[in-house]
Amino acid sequence: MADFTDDLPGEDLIPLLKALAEPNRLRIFAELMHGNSCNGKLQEKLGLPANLLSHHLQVLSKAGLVTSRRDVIDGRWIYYSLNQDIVMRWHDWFAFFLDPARIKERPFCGPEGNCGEEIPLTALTLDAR
Amino acid sequence: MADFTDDLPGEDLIPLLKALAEPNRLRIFAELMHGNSCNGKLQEKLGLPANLLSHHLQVLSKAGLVTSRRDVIDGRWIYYSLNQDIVMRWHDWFAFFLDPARIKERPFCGPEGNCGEEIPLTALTLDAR
DNA sequence: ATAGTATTTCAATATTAATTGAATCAGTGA
DNA sequence: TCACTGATTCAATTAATATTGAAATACTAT
Repeated sequence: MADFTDDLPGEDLIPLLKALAEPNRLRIFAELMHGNSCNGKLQEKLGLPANLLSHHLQVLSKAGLVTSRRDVIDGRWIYYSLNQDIVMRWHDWFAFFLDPARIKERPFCGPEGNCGEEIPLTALTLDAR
Repeated sequence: MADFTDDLPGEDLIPLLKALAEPNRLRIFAELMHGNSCNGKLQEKLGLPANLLSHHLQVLSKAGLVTSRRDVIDGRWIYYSLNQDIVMRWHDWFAFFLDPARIKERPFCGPEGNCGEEIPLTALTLDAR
């Protein structure tokens, strides 16, 4: 697995998250997890108009998640499938990024934690008495 | 780990994805992975105005990612931290949802795959000869 | 009470993105 | 060429969201 030493997410993270953060696109993605499909088939399965599907598929493609190719017999058909390498890459990245073990315990930054800029002596001395 | 037999994501998935799909909120989230913080501290760290931070923190809260509490000494300070249980839950869910091993190989749905509604006999017989 | 601080809420604007209908493109078959 | 099909592109509208400045809240300290 790649090492994710850097916290800052790469250039393509926001497009990916935005691609998935839309209900119809999430449904398309989930459908493509079940195998490749085409515009017409997605119209049946998801009940969306062709042009809207085309738009969402383009967003998913620009996010790198989806690849397309034409049918070799009848070039009118275009097949869409998930890019397995990219899915794997984000799978690994999310496993790192959302790892609860990475959540640090940091002393609270205000008076209570005694690490604000202005040290609240009064509160502390009052507490100490 | 929970079992994610159902493909369809729950009610709260879209809010979660939308919460993370915004650059400033993603930065806030990443910062909170380093430990709790408060509005003032986040202003320093991220260079965002207080009211904007307040808004984004509310979005993260409504997505269930962030919890808040007031300082017990000086109630003007409000501390924000990540909800570890929720982060864990999404960590596990993404591990399932983006698992490349789940991507199925499905025969192509058009003439090439011979699984369209109209069976392209001509193409197949031509191929068989 | 008064002033001051940390934060939120409100109202308005600006920006971005989803949806829709019509038109167009690309490919097939006669 | 012509008609037909699967799919995309375009232009316009609508809806959702980020951002901004001003006002308000909640709390503390004097």
